Amino acid sequence: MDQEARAHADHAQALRLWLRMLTCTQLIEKQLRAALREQFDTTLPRFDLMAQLERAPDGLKMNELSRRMMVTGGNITGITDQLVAEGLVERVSVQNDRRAFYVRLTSAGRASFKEMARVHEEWVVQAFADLSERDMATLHKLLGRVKETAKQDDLATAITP
Amino acid sequence: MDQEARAHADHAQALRLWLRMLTCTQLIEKQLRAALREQFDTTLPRFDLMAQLERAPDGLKMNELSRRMMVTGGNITGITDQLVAEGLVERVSVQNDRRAFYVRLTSAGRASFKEMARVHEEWVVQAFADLSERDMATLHKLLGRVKETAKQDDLATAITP
DNA sequence: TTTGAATTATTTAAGCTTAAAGTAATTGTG
DNA sequence: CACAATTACTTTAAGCTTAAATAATTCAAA
Repeated sequence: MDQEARAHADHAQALRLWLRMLTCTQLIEKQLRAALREQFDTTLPRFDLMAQLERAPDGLKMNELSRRMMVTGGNITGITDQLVAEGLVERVSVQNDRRAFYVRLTSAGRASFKEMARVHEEWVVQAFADLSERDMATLHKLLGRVKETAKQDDLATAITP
Repeated sequence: MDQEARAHADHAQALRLWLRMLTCTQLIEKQLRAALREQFDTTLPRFDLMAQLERAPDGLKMNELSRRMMVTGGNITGITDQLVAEGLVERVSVQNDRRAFYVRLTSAGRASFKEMARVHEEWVVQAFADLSERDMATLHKLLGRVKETAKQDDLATAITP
């Protein structure tokens, strides 16, 4: 196989891999969205935001939420507004910085999340049910390398003037 | 380790895996979106639709596009409308079925797509650049199992009355 | 053949997401 | 201190996506 042909084969393999990865994620994400909607009348973004807060008892600043969820700040504002209206989270002012808020779960929010998280976990476990522990470890490790590459590339792109 | 502890460990592993998979996909997808936007002033959905048509010289019916892209029909209508307005695709009526259309690339659309596809391919190859061919094959295989499980689960959900 | 069910595409309303612009507060530097 | 730059959040406009409702057509069974 000459160089050009090998390059072409590599490209095809990477493309196939990417499409499959995308398909997997979309399939699972669709199921999670549908299930959250049907069983709890909520959405994945709302669930994700609450999941972030669950692990931060004192709350997180909105820009920290934005960073962790990899979405823009405006997005966080919108979802937080909804959750505040529903009494599931609250904005708490930050000492010595009147620009910022902590967002944290209310006790109602914590209770609601606990209930959803239990079921959500089952769904995720089912999604990978065909994989052995060893398979999952392999997948996790390989994806770790992909993740690092992607983070690097992000920086490279950001650096470009 | 007792059964409960093992179950808990499994759940944690599946959750970690799912979050990492989601992160990888989102990182790469963000880069593709940004690059398509910057270099070609287009979007990923538009690119994806054209990519489907590229492989179907006679075009595809809208519901077939909907099925392959795993999005709703209304979505296809909207994206197709835009691409038609830009002269990149065209609607062609189907013989003996006045409800349906084939959507197919115009020659301008084909030229435009070819240009984008070349660069898109490079981006995807870069995203997996740290993986050997063997790693990619492993990842592809493992994700294949995940995909099958997810498709099954979809059916199960669909069957529920 | 006629009626009724299924299929195909579109429209509508609502939610998520982004980028960009805007507001207000804080920080850093001369 | 003053003021420029940065930071934190919000607002706005536009695009993607969905679910549900609608309209036209096809198909099939009585």
